[in-house]
Amino acid sequence: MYNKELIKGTLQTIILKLLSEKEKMYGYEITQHVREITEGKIILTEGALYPSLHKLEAEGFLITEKVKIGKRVRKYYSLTTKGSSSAELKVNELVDFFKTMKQIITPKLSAKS
Amino acid sequence: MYNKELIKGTLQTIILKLLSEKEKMYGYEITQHVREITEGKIILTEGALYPSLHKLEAEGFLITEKVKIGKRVRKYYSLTTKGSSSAELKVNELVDFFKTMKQIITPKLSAKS
DNA sequence: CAAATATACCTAAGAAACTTATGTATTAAA
DNA sequence: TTTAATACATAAGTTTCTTAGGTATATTTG
Repeated sequence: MYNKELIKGTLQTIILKLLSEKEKMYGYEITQHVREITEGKIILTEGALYPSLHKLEAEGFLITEKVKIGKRVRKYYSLTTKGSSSAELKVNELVDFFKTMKQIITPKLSAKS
Repeated sequence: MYNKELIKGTLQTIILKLLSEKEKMYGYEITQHVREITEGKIILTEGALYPSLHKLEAEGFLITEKVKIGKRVRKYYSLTTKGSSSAELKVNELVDFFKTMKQIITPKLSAKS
């Protein structure tokens, strides 16, 4: 697992991006999905995920739909139009940030007169 | 400028990496250097930088050396052995984190049966 | 030469986004 | 039947920033 600080600020982007690919997902599913595709390198804690989902919903990026599975209620999230635009923006921003950071952390080939 | 949250958790890595390349630097110099190589995309605020430098020093990653420039005292920071190892570790961790994040945020080419 | 800007250090209050811990409840596996 | 997995949620505490100040010297510019 990575330095916990690194994940900060990327959680919303992760959520929005996953939902832009999968139509609708519920919280627990998101944690499992991320765990799988990152081979356990990124584990989303529920204490971080749920408040983040609620916030995105409150801000109009997500809408919810409750589905009864037996006696349990599962809460599916999906993107609004606003959420869809935001997903794209945030992913682009993140990719660009990574590029910029690499300018700092990877050795430069440039001239050293 | 990027979402301020993104920078979080990367500041220590930036500091350590720069010092692993430049032998010694002072705080203000670090802010200017980062501003230049990122073309203004990343601006380190002094309110974040100085406490971070102090912390790294307190933890034994950096040592300081005061140099008088006219009537002003400039405080140069350089890596300890511990700081040097840490620089490498943290950079590797960050690069690896970026790779893992890209698995999430970039479209996969993988089979969709 | 006076005023503004740049250089150079610093700290403190507050905000944001986490972690850790806890709670509830159903369902499946051992 | 007990444990683990599924599935939701909140709350206190921590960390790391941002924002906003403060001090002082040096340089540029009108």
